[in-house]
Amino acid sequence: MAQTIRDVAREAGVSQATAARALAGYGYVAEVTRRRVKDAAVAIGYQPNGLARALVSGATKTIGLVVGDIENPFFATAARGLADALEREGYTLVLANSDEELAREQRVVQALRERLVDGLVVVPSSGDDGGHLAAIIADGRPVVLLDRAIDGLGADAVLVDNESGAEAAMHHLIELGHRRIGIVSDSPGIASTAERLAGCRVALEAAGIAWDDELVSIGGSSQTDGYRTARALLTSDRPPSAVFTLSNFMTAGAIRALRDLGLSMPVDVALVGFDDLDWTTLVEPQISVVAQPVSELGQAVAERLLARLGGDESPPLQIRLHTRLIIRQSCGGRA
Amino acid sequence: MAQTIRDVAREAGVSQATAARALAGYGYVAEVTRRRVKDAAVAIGYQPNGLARALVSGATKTIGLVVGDIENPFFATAARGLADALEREGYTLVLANSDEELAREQRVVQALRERLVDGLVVVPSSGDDGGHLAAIIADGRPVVLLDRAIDGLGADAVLVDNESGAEAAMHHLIELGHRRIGIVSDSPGIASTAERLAGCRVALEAAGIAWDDELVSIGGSSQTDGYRTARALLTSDRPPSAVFTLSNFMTAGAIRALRDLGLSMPVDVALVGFDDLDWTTLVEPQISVVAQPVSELGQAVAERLLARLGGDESPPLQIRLHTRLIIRQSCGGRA
DNA sequence: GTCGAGGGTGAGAACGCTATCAGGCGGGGT
DNA sequence: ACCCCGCCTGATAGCGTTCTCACCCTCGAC
Repeated sequence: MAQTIRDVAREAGVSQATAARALAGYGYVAEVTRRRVKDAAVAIGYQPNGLARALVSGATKTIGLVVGDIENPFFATAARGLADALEREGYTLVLANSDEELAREQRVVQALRERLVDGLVVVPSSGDDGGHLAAIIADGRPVVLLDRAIDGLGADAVLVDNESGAEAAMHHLIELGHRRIGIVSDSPGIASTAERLAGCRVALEAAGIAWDDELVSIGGSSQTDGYRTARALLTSDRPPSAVFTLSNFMTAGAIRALRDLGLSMPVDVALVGFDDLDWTTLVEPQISVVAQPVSELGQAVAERLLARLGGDESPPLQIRLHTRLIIRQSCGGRA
Repeated sequence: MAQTIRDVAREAGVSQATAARALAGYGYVAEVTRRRVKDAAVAIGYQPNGLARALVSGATKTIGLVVGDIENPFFATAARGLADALEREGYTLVLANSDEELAREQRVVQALRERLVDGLVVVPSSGDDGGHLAAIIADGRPVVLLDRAIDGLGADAVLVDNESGAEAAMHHLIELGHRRIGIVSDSPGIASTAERLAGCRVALEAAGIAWDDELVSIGGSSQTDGYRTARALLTSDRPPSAVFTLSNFMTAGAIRALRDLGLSMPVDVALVGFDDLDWTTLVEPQISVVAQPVSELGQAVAERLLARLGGDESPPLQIRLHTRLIIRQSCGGRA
């Protein structure tokens, strides 16, 4: 079916070794021979077998990417930034979804490991490793964490300043006079979420407002979860006057809850969300958000990974990119 | 670094061949020996080398996916449906973006080809092949087209009924009394777009309304293009009373154009869009759309691909999934 | 005229696996 | 006593590359 280097050699009337040299461009090959081999290769439609090459060279030029769900625009955008930067260096992305479940994450990481990816980018679903990532590192292959850190794992991590981002959002709402601010969160088992919650705490403390567990509703990662928890918050005995949602799905869920309850932004309830998506400026009123440099996140990950693949042996690095609070109409502040 | 089957064999005190049999489970191996080998494998942390396995077995258990841009929710959702169905059979997705450029598509297809993917799923950026896909097929590897067909290429294609979907949308607007309906389209070089335009034509002809080129604005695939062309349409001398947008990015662009021009739906302009996304029910008014079974599209592609990989030699199949017109508030019809 | 240097080439090992083949060993049938 | 067969094992041949090594040939230097 597919032609091998031997077929090229036969066609060109040289040995396999010479054909290989001519094609790969190492060692001595007479100029005439080189031409003859290259012509022969084109003539019979020779395609190098990347598998065989990878087996002997030890590099597949392939990077694994494990995200919760590629349908999440946050992951999709980061993936795109990553893919573009890696492609420039000849690497290809192998994609896997973890569904934010540790067991599934372990399975797909194992699959990627057997496929001998040169490196791995993971958005870890859990703050503690479970050893599957440590195993990859032990193989000597670089792992870079995206968006969420894992303590104690000797891996680079590229994150955003979740804490100060959340703090800024809460601070803004407090400055607007809100004292009872509802927080719609997904699981604090997700490292970035935990950091955002910590940022909320800092802002409240700074303003001398006591932390109130009743104002914090925690659920799963889906939009439905966001809807349910936001609705519970807003229909409680003493509902908040403002809501801060900690992820894009939470934000969408909260908006639906507000609409179903006949509450309007920002007069009835002020809203700020974490993560900026395209639709936040399509809805009315436009949503104030803590924007993350998502594509840059992917690029920075690629940069770290390429550095490691290039032999960088420095101690694990933790990079924090900056978030930016964007005031629109949903919170009642002025832009 | 990584352990080989020989290391396992040495540890278990057997030959490499026996260790291989015990691990892979073929041929005769005494039960005691099998146990000893498996224990040894666990003890030294043996991981099979998928590369070597693929080289000899001729199957990488890997499927290439080429989309325009994984950031497009349509592609992301289809990719997810595809990935899930393939993963169940032990396949992994290798992802590449074409940016809707033929040259780039050819490059990434070439890269995937060298990586010896067992099969390829492509959303072709152009209606005529250019030979790069034909080459894969000539290799004997199955190619399945997603969302867009290519005539004359011997490949399965899983599509939606673009023509009747668009026809239904136009028909609905016509029934609501609209005679001047603007069409915001991306390039008709994209096969699905061409089909949608054809559907528009059919509906207009059926209603005895003449096709008017001035009401059809064609641009690139991005949201910005959609904004620009929609705006041009709406600010013309004789603007349309209704607009049909042929893709999700066009829809978003048109909504922004309407807002910037101070026009409201559905009173000033009625709107129907092709492709349903999450945010279409977040905006006010909610957008009427031709919904596509996106995830099912990915699943159907996986099914075809697996059938081909399983040896199905039947002539190329073209599968059409059904779209569904969802009436919401943006077009002024009643749901 | 001989020798060395260097351009050019082919043979062949290695990567880690799958899979076939030849053979050893013990036991049951004749 | 012999043979055959069934169970088990080790040796070995690839898969298609990369790359080293040994060799040959030619030419210039002594």
